[in-house]
Amino acid sequence: MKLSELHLKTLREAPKDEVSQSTILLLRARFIEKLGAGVYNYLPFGLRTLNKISNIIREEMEKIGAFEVLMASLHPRQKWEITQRWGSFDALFKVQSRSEQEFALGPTHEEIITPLAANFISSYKDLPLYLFQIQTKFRDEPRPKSGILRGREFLMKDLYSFHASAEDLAVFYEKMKKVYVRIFKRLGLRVLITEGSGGTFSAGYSHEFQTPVTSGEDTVLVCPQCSFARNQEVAVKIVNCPRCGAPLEEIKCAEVGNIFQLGHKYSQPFDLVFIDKDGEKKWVEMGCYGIGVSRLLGVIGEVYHDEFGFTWPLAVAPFKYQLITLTSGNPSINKKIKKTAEDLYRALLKNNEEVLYDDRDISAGEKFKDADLIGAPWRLVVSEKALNQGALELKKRNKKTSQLIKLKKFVKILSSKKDNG
RNA sequence: CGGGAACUGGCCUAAUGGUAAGGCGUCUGGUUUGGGACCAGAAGAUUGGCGGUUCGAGUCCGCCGUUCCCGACCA
Repeated sequence: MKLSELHLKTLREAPKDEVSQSTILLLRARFIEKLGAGVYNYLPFGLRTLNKISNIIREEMEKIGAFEVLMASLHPRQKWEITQRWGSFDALFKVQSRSEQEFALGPTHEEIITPLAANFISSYKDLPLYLFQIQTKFRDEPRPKSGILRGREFLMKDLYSFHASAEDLAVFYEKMKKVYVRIFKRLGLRVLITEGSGGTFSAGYSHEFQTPVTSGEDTVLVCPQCSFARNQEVAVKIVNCPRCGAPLEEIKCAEVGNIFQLGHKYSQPFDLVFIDKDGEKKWVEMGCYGIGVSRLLGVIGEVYHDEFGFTWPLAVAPFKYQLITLTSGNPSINKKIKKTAEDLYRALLKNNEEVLYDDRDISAGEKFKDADLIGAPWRLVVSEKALNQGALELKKRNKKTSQLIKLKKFVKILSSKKDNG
């Protein structure tokens, strides 16, 4: 992509009223735009990053044999009456059609996936079944917070699992814990696994995945000795680790994922049953597994930034390279610089590299500031200085110093695919 | 939902109750090119909305809206 073709100017100043560092930078770098409290538009760079996150999650879901679906956002009232949550789910957005038919804007999808799964399931031979989606959820939060971290409309991955037995559910549940740890690791995040409260949501057992960030809204009690961690919400007045006795530490965290064993909570009201080996009719055992995708954009930004902008890990960066030209006063040198950059840009594209080419006719300082703000892991500079040595300047976003590399060598490395960042 | 604060061109700010100012950005032209450069010119605001007090309201009062923060709440 060429920056000259995207007429989105970055902001020099933080919008007032915004306190979340990641949200300030996301707004300044024009990754997102605010529409209202907890409601955001995703602009090209933000969407690219969001898609990187989604794709990592999608890959891991498909690896365990889950199939992707996309369910409706308009949920007929009647479905929510079946579980009696039409009246009890406080954050439910309700809308009416012109003929006064009532709908909920989906905040979660048990009411939809459970009857849907009945299309697939009638025998133990049809189990287990894993379905997931990555979709916009709507929740009428009493207080949207910290920009993108708690919104009223947000992107979420939700996986639902269906099992013939509680034992099978438990095994899969443990497997999902490991899958989640792997996903967050790939995203560059440290997570603590805590026992969750479950809320009004599930009858059973649940765990939360918490990433330590100072702006987080949860407080997690962590044992510095063993791996024990528990959300303060459900750990009233615990001071010492119940496992090893060491004094617990309080850490501010953002919840990035959670998993639940639902058991029969939804299969029962929707009469989701199967015939087991013994010929008996049984309730399907269900689990659900969520990851806040758009929240992750904020949390990763919260972890990976400095005073100038983002320092995205390569796995989620909107671009791997930001290519900059520094033109000079001399027209003939200028021409050469532009041609070199243009050739380099094409070589990068040819090798399927993700590159943002800043070909705008603006001052050097402005290009550097924008590159730091947007936060591609590598900055490439084509300048008179480097060109005199037949070289290109290479700088890592999170390093202070840059290095020169011969242009030919760089292109060679590119095409031999030996470069892994 | 309880408490607190705020709302002035696209963004950030200023204006003892006296008729909206500046910076950034944008547009034009020039100049410049290693960290948001410089010069000249231009466009852009019925100060969130409605009502009130006043000779006169961005400023004071009331109601409403929106946003932020603390709390309650929260797959």
